[in-house]
Amino acid sequence: MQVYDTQTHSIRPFKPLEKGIVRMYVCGPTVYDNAHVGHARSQIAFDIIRRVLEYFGYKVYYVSNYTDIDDKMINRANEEGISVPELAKRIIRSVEDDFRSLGILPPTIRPKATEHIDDMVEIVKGLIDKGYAYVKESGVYFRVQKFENYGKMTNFNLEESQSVEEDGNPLEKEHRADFALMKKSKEGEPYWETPWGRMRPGWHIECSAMSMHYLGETLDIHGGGQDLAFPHHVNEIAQSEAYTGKKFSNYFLHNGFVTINKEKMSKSLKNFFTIKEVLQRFDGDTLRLFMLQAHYRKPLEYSKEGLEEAENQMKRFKTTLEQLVARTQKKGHFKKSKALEKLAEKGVMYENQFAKALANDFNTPEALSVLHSFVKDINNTIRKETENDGTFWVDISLRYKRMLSVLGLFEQTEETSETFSGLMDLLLQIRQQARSEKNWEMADHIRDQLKSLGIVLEDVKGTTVWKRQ
RNA sequence: GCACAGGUGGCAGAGUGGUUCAUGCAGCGGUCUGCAAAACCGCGGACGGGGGUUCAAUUCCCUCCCUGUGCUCCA
Repeated sequence: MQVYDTQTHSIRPFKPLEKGIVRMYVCGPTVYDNAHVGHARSQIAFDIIRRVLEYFGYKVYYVSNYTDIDDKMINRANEEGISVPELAKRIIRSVEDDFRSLGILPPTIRPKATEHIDDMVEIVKGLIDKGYAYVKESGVYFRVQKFENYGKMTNFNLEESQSVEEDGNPLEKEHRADFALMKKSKEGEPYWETPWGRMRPGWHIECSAMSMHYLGETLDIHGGGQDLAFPHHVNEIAQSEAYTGKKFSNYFLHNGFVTINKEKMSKSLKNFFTIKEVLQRFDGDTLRLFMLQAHYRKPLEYSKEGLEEAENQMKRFKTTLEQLVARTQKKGHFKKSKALEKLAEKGVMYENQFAKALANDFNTPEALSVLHSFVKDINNTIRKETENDGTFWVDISLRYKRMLSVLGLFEQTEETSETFSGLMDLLLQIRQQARSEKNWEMADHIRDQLKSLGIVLEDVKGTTVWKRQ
């Protein structure tokens, strides 16, 4: 397979350091406020990447963090009159609910910055010893000019950059691009005892510490939103490589933004929708499918219309899934069916195309188009074949389900109790009896009543499928 | 200003040096069905402007225009 690497600005073959194993680290959100659709995109993008890697047989160690200490955390906690840990706890619970609704598999580990202060202190010590960092009254800083190729990944130029000059350099930094590894904590702020006094960590050091702690000195994949490339990832590279003398990550993957009216959705522009707001109107699978319609690196324009379209597609996939499941349970003749054999063969071809699309830098739009073609063939066969025994459908059904699961769709099927499905079977039998007697009133009455209970019936070629709305 | 992305049919959005120029939604015309829902079949329609390379460019090169993003906290 091949992936786009921000470090080389090109697509290149993917080779993990250790055969069959992928070590992946993705920067997670700062937990000071509820997650919005932009966060959802990032989480979904890397969830898909993880699933695709697993689909291709890799063992994936996936670490994604929560930033639970920084300026925004402190400010927000002060505003609300609660402690930083209290705020973190509440928001983490909230975003984890969101992520679960979106079908995001839990990473192997979800560490928090505050759990790894010791690791950070270790790294900062090492950087000071090697001359890459210096201590000032206001904190400990990374000496950017000492690190060769600083900012190479994003073509950042130390001299030409137009970064805003700070008034009189109150932080006493040697160079305006130097960044804080540790910040002196002010009165009333959270702090940790360090060799340099009472400090709290700067933003970038946490990811170096956590990724190194769990995944080692060199990662296979480091990911995050495009907005993290500079300065966050550039700084991570600088401090990590200065510390270890080794390559920090062999691949850097960055997902594109969610936009509104072509502009980036962001907290500062106040043009965002929270995941919770979207989930009031659309379900998690719909939002996920909406995200998959665009390639993960490209901008994705958020709109109600786009979500409605995704909802239609979602229903199409779901209807076929339910029809298929109903077929596999059907008892019929064990006659050999040409059409079904052919469909099974095509299924193999479709899955190959599907895999090929995903192997090419996780091209989900193309994978979806293959899936649509498969669905069309399945539906075509369903309307022709009525009497086959369910066993003939098993292979096709399994393949279809496997493809959906690589995309993380329809994994949160509501549990249906034995009693409930037994009752449904009975009800459908009674209705079928009524239909065969041309008692349409009774048949329609059952269908209407079920609909008002949120259960939809569909009669297709002698098989009635029920589903929750 | 510097850097980086991108400009494809009514909309969303892949892809490719050339043959039937994905896929979905919407539109139009059919089919199936007791009805409903779902589904199926068919149709039209596109590659920002200019120049170049080539037998042939939407696809490669140059240039211009436009949009967005980063250079400050941000997924």
